[in-house]
Amino acid sequence: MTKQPRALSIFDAGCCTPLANEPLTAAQAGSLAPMFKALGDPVRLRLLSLIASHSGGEVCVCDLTPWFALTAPTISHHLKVLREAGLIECERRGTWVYYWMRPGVLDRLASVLDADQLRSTAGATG
Amino acid sequence: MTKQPRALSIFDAGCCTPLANEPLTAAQAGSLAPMFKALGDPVRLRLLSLIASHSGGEVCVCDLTPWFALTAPTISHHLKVLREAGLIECERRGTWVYYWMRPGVLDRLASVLDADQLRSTAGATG
DNA sequence: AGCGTACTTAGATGATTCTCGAAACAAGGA
DNA sequence: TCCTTGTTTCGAGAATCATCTAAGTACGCT
Repeated sequence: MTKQPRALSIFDAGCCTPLANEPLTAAQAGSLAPMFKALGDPVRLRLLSLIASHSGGEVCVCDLTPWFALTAPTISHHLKVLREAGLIECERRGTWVYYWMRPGVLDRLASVLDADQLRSTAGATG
Repeated sequence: MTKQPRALSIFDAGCCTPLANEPLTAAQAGSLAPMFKALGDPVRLRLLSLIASHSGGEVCVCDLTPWFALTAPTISHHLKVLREAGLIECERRGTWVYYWMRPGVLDRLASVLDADQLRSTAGATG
């Protein structure tokens, strides 16, 4: 459960090259694309937002399901996609399963999109 | 050609709510997801990067194709997906068609992912 | 042990997607 | 006008995806 099946980690392949700075290599694109793909569904985007914005940092699946007109297996499926993309993690505690954001991933994804985003970096892009 | 078929514009539905600040509405998610979906393919991610990082701001399709082991129709298809997602724009000038980034879109997408990204905004996320 | 609730896995189905080859369209040159 | 080059559209096939129902696993309670 807590196990990350095959997280195509953003941390693996020298990520974080701002898209607009220099062309992504095929490897970098191959590493990043699955994450954006995971974000490319309205349900998953909302799930992620519900998890990320939840005070306390973690959410029970039972607090997620009521927001959608979808069956539990479908929600579970989407959570699995997000998990396998390396965006979230989960753990079972007693009866319930809790999900939380994998720290830093959104920041890094954001930094790939926006060259000027890194506050510690000098100006970029001509 | 220059025409944007039905750009599900990020500008339309009150976007830019940082994911982690408050839960996205279904409408917001529905507006954002197609863009992330467009980014969710390695080929498109590289295409976008090639366009965004190109000095001069615009690229001829003929400069894009050689980077991939794909046929011209396939590249054209991916460019169309990016175009319909509202990420890029294009124009034909004589024999060639040029593509460029739609300004501001990447910044906004980045700001959705990273709550702390907006430099003009106070701290976020509790 | 037996039951009920929470969540995931398995299997199926219809819709999308990625890719190609063939053909069409656009522009320039002989 | 015909030919060549650059790019998109069309049509098809294989793969992937979102969703469901049914069944399985995990845990707590009595």
